[in-house]
Amino acid sequence: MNELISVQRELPRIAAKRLREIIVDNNMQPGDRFPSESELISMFGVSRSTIREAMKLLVAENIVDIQRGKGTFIAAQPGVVKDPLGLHFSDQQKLLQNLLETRLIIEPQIAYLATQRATQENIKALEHIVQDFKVMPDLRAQHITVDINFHTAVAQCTQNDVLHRFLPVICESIHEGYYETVTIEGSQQRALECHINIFEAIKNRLPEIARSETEKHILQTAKDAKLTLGGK
Amino acid sequence: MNELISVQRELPRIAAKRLREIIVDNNMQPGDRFPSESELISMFGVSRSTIREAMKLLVAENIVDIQRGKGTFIAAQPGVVKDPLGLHFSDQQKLLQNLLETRLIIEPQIAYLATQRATQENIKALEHIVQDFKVMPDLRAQHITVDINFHTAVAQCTQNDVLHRFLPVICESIHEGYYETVTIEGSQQRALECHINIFEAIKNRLPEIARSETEKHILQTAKDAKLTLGGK
DNA sequence: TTAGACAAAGTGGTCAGACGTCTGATTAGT
DNA sequence: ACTAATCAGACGTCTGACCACTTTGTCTAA
Repeated sequence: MNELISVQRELPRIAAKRLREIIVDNNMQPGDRFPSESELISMFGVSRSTIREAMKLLVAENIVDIQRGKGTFIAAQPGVVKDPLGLHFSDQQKLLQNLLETRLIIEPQIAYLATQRATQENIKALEHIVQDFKVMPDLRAQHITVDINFHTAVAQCTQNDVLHRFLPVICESIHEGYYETVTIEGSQQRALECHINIFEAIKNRLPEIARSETEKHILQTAKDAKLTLGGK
Repeated sequence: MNELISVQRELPRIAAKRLREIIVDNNMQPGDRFPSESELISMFGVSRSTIREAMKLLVAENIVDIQRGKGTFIAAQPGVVKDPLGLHFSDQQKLLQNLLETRLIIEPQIAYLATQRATQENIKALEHIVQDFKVMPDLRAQHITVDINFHTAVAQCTQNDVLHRFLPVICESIHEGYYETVTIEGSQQRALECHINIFEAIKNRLPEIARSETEKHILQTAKDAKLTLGGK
C-alpha cells in the first residue's frame, strides 16, 4: 500500500529515491521491465505528473530507459557517465600530479581494507587479472586497461561502492594523462611485480604488506612519470 | 511566435534545446531571472506540462535553479552536475556508511596537506566560514550547507583540484542521505568545535593535529548517524 | 510616523482527467 | 497460411483547477 507521503514538496525527488530503492531491493538487472506509470501511481498514491517527473530524474541519471508504447526498462549501464568530475580542466602536468597524489592517499588504505574484506570471488577475479598480465603482449593500450582493471578490482574487494566507483575515474584520467607521456623502460615489468605482491598480500590476508606495497607501487609510478610526490 | 512543432515526440527535449539557446544568445549570467512558466507557454505554444518537463531537463544539467514562489534563475555554476558518480543508485544505509568510510580515508590526509600548503587567502576564507557557523541560527539546511563549504574549503587548501572537486561530491551525497534522518541533539555544537580545532591547526601549521582532529570529527559524525566505522 | 497585520498577485508544485500516438498481440477475413 | 483490422497497454501531451510559498503593497493601530 501507499504509505502516504505527507510533505507536499519535492515529491518527485522522494519518489525517485524510492524507485532507486526498489531497483536495488529487487536486484533488478539491465533490461528488466520496470513497473508502468499506472502501477506506480497506485503503489505510491501520487499523481501521474509526479511519477513521470520522478521517472525523468532516473532517466537523467541514466538508470532507466523509457520506450514509448513499450514501457520502461533498466538501462544497460545504470548510472555510468564518462569523466564525471570534469577533471580535464587544468594543465596536464599538474593534473597528473594531483591524480597521483590522490591515489597515494586512498589506494594504500583501499588495499588494507581489501585484505580484510575480500571474498573468494574477489580474489579469484584478481588472480585472473594478474594472469592476464603475465601472458600479455607488450601492447601499451591493453596493458593500461588491465592495470586499471586490477586497481578497480582491488577497490571492489573493499565492498565499498563509493571507492569502487571513484577509483576508475582517477585511473582513467591518469591514463588520459599518460597518453602523451613517454613509456619508461621496464615500468611495465615493475608494475607487474608490484601487482603480484599486492595480490599475494590480499590473498594471504596481510593488510600491512598490502598497504606498503601499494604505496611503493604508486611512488614508483610517479617516478616513472618523472614526478615527485611528498607530504606524507 | 511559436513556429509550430509538428512532431509529437520529444517536445520537452526540443524546448530545452531552445531554452539553452536563449540563455546563450541573451548572454544570461548566473542569478539572472528566467522567464516564468506562463511566459514560456506563450513563447513556445506548448502546454505547461511540456514546459515544466523541459525545465526539469535544465535542472538536471544544473543550468537553472527553480525556486518555488520566487521564480527560475540561472544556476550559480551552470553545467556542474550533482551526484556525478551516480552514487544514489545504491542502498541508502550502506551508501551512508561507505561515504563516511571514504571521508575517513581521505579527509585526515587532506587536512594534513592543507596545513602545509594553505595560502593566506585560503586561511582567510576558512576563518570566514567558521565565523558564519558561530552566528548562524539553528537552521538545519543552512548548517549543512556551511558544513560542506568548510570541508570543501579545507580541500581547496591542498591546491589539489582533484581532491577539491571530489570532496564536495562526497559531502553532498551524505547530505542527501541525512535528508530523512533524525537530527542528533548537540551534533551541530560538536561539529562546530571540531571545525574550530581543525581551523586553528591549519592556521598554526600543525599538520598532525589537523589530521587527528579531522579523524575525530568524522568518527563523531558517524556516531551521530548511528554508524560505526572500523578497519583503520 | 511607523511597526505590524493583512490581503492580493505572481510563481512554481501537485492533482485529476482526457485524448493522442506508438507498440505488440490477438483476431477476423481472405 | 497469410494479411489486415482490431484491441489493450504504455508513454506523450494537453487542459484546468487547486495548493503552497514568496513578495509586495495596503491598511490599521500604536
